[in-house]
Amino acid sequence: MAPADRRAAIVDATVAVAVRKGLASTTVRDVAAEMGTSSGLIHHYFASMDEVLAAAFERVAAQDLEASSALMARAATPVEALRSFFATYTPADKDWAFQLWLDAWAEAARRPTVRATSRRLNLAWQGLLAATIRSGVAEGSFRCMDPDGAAWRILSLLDGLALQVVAHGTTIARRDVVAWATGAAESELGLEVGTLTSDALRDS
Amino acid sequence: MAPADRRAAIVDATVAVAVRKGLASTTVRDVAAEMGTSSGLIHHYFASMDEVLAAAFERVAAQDLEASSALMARAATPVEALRSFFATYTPADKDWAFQLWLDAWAEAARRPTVRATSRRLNLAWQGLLAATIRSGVAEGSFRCMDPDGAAWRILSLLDGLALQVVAHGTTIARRDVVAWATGAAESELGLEVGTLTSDALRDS
DNA sequence: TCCGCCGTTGGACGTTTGCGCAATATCGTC
DNA sequence: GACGATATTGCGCAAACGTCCAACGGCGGA
Repeated sequence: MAPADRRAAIVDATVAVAVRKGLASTTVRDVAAEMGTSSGLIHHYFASMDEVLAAAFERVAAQDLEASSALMARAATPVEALRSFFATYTPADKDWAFQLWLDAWAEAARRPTVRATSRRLNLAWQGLLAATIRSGVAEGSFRCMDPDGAAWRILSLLDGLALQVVAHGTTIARRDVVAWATGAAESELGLEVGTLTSDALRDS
Repeated sequence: MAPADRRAAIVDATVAVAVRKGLASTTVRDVAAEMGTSSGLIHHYFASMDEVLAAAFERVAAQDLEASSALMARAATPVEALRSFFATYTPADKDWAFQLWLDAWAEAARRPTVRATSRRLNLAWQGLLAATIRSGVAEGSFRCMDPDGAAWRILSLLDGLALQVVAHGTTIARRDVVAWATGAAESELGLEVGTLTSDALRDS
């Protein structure tokens, strides 16, 4: 198998195991067994298990980020872009992806590579949101004095709320997560209540 | 040593180690070394290491909750109570306690005991905050139509922001976490900007 | 004074971990 | 068809883990 393909296969297998067992308790042998190969092979492509886990997390998270980013770039207006953002970020059927975020945040303290990856992707999400806010401010549809801070606040509120849903199940109703986050965004950006509530979100 | 005291001593030692190394990588031998006793002793009081870790997490979280609760109960007004809340919740010198929360949230999906404990304590924090808001509304100093929702939003924003600080180090400035959270609370409760900013917080 | 309970010891046992290494299989190239 | 590079194997290693257990020791009751 070609080196690039093999690397991808290892990362894929790691994702599959991590979703099932958690990032923290995913071992070299688990990944090897998932691929049906030997454990030594993993170390032939990655210097340490830390790197493998970081790559697996990155694969999932970066893919989501790119999907949201592409969708938002296609939006006609900043308001539309924000609607897309909330529609894709909401943890509807991909709780497992958010669970990987929880794993990564917890594991960040112990695994340097995971921390670096998690940090970089979190910053990228915030940057994406901040850029959208800035363009909305420039265009005149948003009113916001601190786009960077607003982006962090919206993102963190969303993370904190989604966390409750994914970790605890039903402490918060699922629809409230995105409804509250959009409400906060409307307040942050000086928008009318309901502006950011798209039809797609109303159904969820 | 009396059985009850010994149990408490084990939990204390476990907390001390977990603060240093994280809950997930706290071992029986670590705890024994911390106490200056043998490792076999731990298993004489706890059936498994899982129980020890669960007890340690519960102790830390419940202790923090109780401390905040007591401090807030002593406050003269709901505004004062909220100031106390932010002053104690802010992850200033106790990042380690928040790291325990990160561990718990990540582990909640896969360990029922952890999930139950984490869920119960999160609900208790929300209840404490919601009760304060309700009393402020009744007293006329707050304006809020949805105390329960507001409590979740304030708490989740705080969690989401603190998460960035603890997991990633410096993605967000430490002082912004509590400043932004108090700002959100002021907005939620119809308070003047700066009302909730106590002197203690200004220094941090 | 002796006995027996029980807190406590300290190490053995089996498993699992990440990692490294020599041997082997495989495949493109001359 | 032989060769060399390299993908892959399979196991070994040392360390660390949770758990268990036989033995020790001090203290209170008979």
